[in-house]
Amino acid sequence: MRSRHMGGPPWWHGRFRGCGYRFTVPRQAILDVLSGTLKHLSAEDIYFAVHKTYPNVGLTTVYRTLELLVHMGLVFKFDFGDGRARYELSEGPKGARHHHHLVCTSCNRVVDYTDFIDEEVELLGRTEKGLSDKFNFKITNHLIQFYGLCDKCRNSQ
Amino acid sequence: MRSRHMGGPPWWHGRFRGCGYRFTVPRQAILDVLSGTLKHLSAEDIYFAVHKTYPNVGLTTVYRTLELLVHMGLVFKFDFGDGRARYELSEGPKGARHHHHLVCTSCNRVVDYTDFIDEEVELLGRTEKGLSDKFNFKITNHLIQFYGLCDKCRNSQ
DNA sequence: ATATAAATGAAAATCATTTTCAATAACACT
DNA sequence: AGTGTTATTGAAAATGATTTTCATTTATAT
Ligand SMILES: [Mn+2]
Ligand SMILES: [Mn+2]
Ligand SMILES: [Zn+2]
Ligand SMILES: [Zn+2]
Repeated sequence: MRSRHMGGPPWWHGRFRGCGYRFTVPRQAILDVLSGTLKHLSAEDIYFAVHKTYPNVGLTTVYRTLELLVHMGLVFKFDFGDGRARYELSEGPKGARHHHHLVCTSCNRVVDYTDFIDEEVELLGRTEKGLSDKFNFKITNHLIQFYGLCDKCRNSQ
Repeated sequence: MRSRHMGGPPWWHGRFRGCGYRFTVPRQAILDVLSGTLKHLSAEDIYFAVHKTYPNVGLTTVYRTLELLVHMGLVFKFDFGDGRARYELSEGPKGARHHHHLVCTSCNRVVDYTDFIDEEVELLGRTEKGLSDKFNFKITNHLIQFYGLCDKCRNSQ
C-alpha cells in the first residue's frame, strides 16, 4: 500500500519504473491534473493547477514531465493554433474513448468528437497499412482535426 | 501584358486585387518560391530563397505575407513538430493534387501521399457534414497526418 | 542509514514570431 | 507620365513559449 498514491491509477508507478524512470511527486501531481479534466490544458495551465497543491513545483518541471509523458505515450500533445502546446491524457478520465478534434479558427475552441470514429479508425487502419508498406514507414500515431467556425463565432459575425 | 509577372500564374494579381490587397514584389517573389518547390518550407527557408533575387525583402515581410496567403487560402500552414511552421501552396506546382502527410517523429522528414485520398476525402466529406450539423460548426478545412518512423530512422535504430 | 544518479527549480538563454514606426511603393486618378 | 493616398515594407526591438544550465534535492538500491 503506497501511501501517496490515492488519486490516480497506481499502475502509473509501475509504468514509470518499467521504463527506468522514477515516479516522483511532481510527476504524480501532473498526471493527477490531467486525469481530472476533459479540457486541453497548456503547460502553464497545468503548472497553475499543480501549484495549488504543490506550490514548489516549477514550470520547468512541468515542461520536462510533459515531454516525458508524451514520449512514454501516456499523453498526447496538440497544436491547435493558439501559439502554445496543449496536452491531453492519451487514455482520458475513466478510459475515455479515442477521439478527434474540431477546432474553431476564430476563438480556438476545441471540441472532442467521436462521431464517425469507428469508420475513421477503420479507414485509418487500412491507410496506415498501405502507407507502411509503400513508404516503409512504421506508423505509430495519427492526427485528424477539422477546422472551421464554431457555433458562437459563425453567428457573431 | 504586365511586365514583372512572367513566372507565376497571373491570376494571383487578380486574386489579390479582388480582396483589396496590392500585389507587390515581395508577395510575388514569395509565391514564386512556393510554386517552385514540392518541399515544405519554413518562413526562414522562404526568406533565404527570396533573398537570392530580392536581397532587400525582409523576414518580417515574409511572415506577414505568409499569414496573408494562409488567410486568403492560397497557402497551407503546418506544424510538423520541429518548432517552426511550414508552408505549402494549397494548389501545388501544376495543380498538384490534394494530399496528406506522413511525418517522421525522429528526423522530421515529411512525405506527401495521395494513396487512399479518395476514400479519405469521401469519408471526410461525410464526417464534415455530420459534425457541421451536430455541433453547428462551419467546417472549412481538415488536417490528417500520420506519425511514425521513416525508412531510414527505423533501420538506423 | 547511506550512496548514487536521476530529478528538480530558479534563473538565464534561446529563438520563432510579432510589434513598432518611420520610410517606401502600388495604384487610382489626373 | 505625374501626383496623392494609403497599404505595405524593413530594421530594430519586443514578446513569449520553451529549453538550457547548474547547483541542490530526492527516489531508491544497497
Ligand atoms: Mn480532446
Ligand atoms: Mn505536402
Ligand atoms: Zn469560435
Ligand atoms: Zn526519419
